[in-house]
Amino acid sequence: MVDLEEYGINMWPEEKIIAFRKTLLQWYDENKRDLPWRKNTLPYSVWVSEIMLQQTRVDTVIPYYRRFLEWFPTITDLAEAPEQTLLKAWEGLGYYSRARNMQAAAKQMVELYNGEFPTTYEEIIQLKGIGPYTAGAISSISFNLPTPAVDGNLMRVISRLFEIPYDIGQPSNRKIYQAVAEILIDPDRPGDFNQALMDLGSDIESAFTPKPELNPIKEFSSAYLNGTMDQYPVKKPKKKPRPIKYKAFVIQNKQGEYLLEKNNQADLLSGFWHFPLIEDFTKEAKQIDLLENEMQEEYQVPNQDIPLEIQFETLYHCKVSWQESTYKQVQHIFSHQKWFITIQSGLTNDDIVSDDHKRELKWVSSEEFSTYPFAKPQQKIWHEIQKAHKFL
DNA sequence: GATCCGTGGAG
DNA sequence: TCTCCAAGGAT
Repeated sequence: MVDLEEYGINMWPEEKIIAFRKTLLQWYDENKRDLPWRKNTLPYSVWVSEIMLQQTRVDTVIPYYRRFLEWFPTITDLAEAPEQTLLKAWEGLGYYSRARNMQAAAKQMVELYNGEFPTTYEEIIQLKGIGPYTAGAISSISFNLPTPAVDGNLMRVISRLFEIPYDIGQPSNRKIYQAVAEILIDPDRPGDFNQALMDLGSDIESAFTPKPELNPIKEFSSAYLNGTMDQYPVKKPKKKPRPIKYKAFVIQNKQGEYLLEKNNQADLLSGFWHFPLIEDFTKEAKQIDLLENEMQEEYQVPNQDIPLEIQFETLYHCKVSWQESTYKQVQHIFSHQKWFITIQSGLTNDDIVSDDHKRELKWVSSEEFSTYPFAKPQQKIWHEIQKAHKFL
C-alpha cells in the first residue's frame, strides 16, 4: 500500500470524495462521447478498443475498430486468423506487437477459458499484451469491478486535483496515481468513472489546450484554485529519435515483378514486407548526413566503403544492371528512430535471388501489393517510385 | 528501470 | 519545419 501522506498528498474527507464522484459522473452522463465501442460492454469489443487506443487517437482508431470486429467477430476467429490477415487489419495503426499479442491472448483464452473472456482482474492481467491500465479498464467497464484505469489522462487530471509533482512519465510513479484513483473511484459505477476521467482528460483537461473555465471539477482541483494548472502534470521531455541511413533496392525481374523481402527477425515492423534495405555506413552517406541532416557527433560511425550496390549483389546472390535515378530521399520518423532512405533501382535476369535461408524473398507484381502488409516506410518508398514514373 | 515499439495530427 | 503528443506493455 502507498502512504499518500509520504508523498505530500492530503486525501479529501469522505463527503468531498462522494461529491466529486457525483459531479464527475453527472458531467459524464450529459457530455459523454458517442463512440462505437460504447454501444455495449462486452469484454471482447472493449478489449479490442482499449488495445487500439493505446498511444493512439480516437479518430484514428474508429475505422480500424469497425473493420477488426467485422474480420474477427469472436475470440476464436482472432485466435485462428492467418498472420498476413492480422497484420493487414492493423496496417497503419502502428505498434504492431499489439496485434500479435492480442492473437496470443486470444489463443490463451481458447485454451484456458473455452474461448470466453476471463472475469477477474487477476486473470485478465495474465493475458498477453494486457497490463495494469487495460486490465483495469476491462475489469471496470465489462465486469463492474472497482479497478482504476491508470493512463495518461487519469494521471494528468489527478496530478492537477492534488498538485502532485511526480513525473507521470516515470513508471515507478504510477503507483501514486493508482493509490489516489483507488480511493476516488465510484464503487457503484467504476467503468463510467474511469471513462469520465478519460473523456475529461482528452478534451477539457487535454495536455495541449485545456479549457479550465469549462471544467466541471475545477472547484475540486488544487491546481485550478491555486492558479498552477500550467505546472501540472510534471513530465520530462522524450529523447530525440536516432538517425539511421538506409538504401532501398527496388529491383525488377524480366517479368517486371519487384523483389520483396519479409521482415522476419527484427522486433521493429516484424512480419511486414519491404524492398530490401541495407544500412548505409559509407563515407558518402556520412557526408550527406553532415550537410543535410546535421547528424550529431554521437551517432557517427566508422566508414565502411564497400558500395551498397556491391553489398546487395553479394547478400542477395544476383547480378543487377543498375539504373540512374533521381528519386527523392524518403524520410520516416518512428518514436525512437529517424530513417533517411535513398532509393536505388535496377534490373536483373537472375531468378533465384538468394540461397540464404534466413531471408524470405518473393517476386511480386505491383498489382498484388495490396495483399501484402506494408508499413509506412515501404509505402512512402513505393509512392516515391510511382511519383517519379509519372513524369517520365 | 530505461529503452524499445508506429503513426498522424496539432500548434 | 519541428516538437510534442495519444486510452501502454514488454523486455
